[in-house]
Amino acid sequence: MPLKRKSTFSNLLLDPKLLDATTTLFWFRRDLRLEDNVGLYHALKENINVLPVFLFDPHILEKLEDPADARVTFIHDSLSLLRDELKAAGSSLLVLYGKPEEVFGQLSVNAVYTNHDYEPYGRSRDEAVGRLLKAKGILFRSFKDMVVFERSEVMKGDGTPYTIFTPYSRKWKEAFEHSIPRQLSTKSLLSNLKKCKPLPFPSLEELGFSRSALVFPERKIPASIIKAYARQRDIPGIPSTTRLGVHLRFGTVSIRKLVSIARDKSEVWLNELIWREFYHMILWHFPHVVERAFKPAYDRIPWVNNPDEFKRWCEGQTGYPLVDAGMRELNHTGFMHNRVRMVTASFLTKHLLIDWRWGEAYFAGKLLDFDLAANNGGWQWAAGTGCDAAPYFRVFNPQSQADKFDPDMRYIRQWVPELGTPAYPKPMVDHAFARQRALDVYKEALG
DNA sequence: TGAAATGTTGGGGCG
DNA sequence: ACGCCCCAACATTTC
Repeated sequence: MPLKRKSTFSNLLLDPKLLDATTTLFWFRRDLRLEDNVGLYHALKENINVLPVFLFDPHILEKLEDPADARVTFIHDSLSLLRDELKAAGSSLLVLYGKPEEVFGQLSVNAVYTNHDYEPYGRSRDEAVGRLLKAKGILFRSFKDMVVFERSEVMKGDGTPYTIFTPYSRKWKEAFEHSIPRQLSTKSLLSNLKKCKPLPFPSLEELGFSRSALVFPERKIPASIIKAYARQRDIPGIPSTTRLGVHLRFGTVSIRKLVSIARDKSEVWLNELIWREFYHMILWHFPHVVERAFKPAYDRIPWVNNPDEFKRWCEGQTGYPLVDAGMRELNHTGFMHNRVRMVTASFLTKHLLIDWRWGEAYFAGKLLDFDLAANNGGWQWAAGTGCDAAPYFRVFNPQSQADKFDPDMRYIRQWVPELGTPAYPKPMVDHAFARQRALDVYKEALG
């Protein structure tokens, strides 16, 4: 039973002069920045009186269980910053609370500009809003912004989608060199924003939430980490990854900017950004991956799905230090180092034989940088059920992974300080046994 | 974007 | 000096 979240914030009794037929709205969603924002650029280029708007959507908010939800807090912080920037330009940010199909039904404006959202809910929402606006004679325009190449721009010679990463990435880079996307500066266009006094801005409490205690990663692009990325990215005990995931998730940095830096500074990091587009492309062409394995045969695996074992994994009490360190990092910070995501996912699916969808859902609830396509792709990769996935017989040994990537135990000691004392649990399952069981079960199911 | 099992090689101890 | 064995180190195969 989803809990009904009560918002006391209501600003739908709007000044009619604020929204009229001369006003164009730019609708922010997962693109919470002014610079190099494609939809905003076009809105400003082609219109005067552009008013940016953000809509808190109860369809989404009512499903959230934690009042101190970290992602809502992140959005709220980002909006606050946008509002300040817009105020400095003589304008403001219109923040609304309500169901999109109802809110846009009440507005009478010249046009609504936005950027594409590719997730299933976003797509159906935008179709509905688009239809509704069209019926009212309001222009609705949407742009590619959150990826360099979307679903069908990088395809095989025969016109079908790639399902293997390496050839996809080769073609992606070829296409990129052929036409490097321009970064669009909106600075000189900000005079086309609608002039207005600061508009009401809801507090988290008015939205029915409270502030999360989590610390969010910096928005800054870390040059030294990118420089050492190829060498250090697998070492969770040092700051070896950029932690820009959450900023890509909410569009507080531009993908074109990151890709242009990656191209010059680190091919290995560039590949990670291409993985993101690969999984977006896969999700579009093979939407069944949300519910089922990419490869149907893998839906026959008889998962054990023991709830008590799942709970131990969630809480970081498996008795395998690297697995536990990863889960505790996730629980405490909303982030987990990528190498450790692979190890924890392999442990859940292979050692415990728990359905990858359980792990996927747990990560979805905890990760600040959660992205449906990438999370699903990563889990199917680890479980061996995905396209271009690790073969099923590739079973990580959590101890040798720890020896290899956390040799001085910096990471493990940070998150599992009681290691070596009686307070730390014995391994919940024997590695050799679990490995053989996974091999037997997968082989039987796929045979 | 593994790990374990199995195979091969070569140096050194030793009869 | 030589062959035999052991085994570590590395390579290949298998899951």
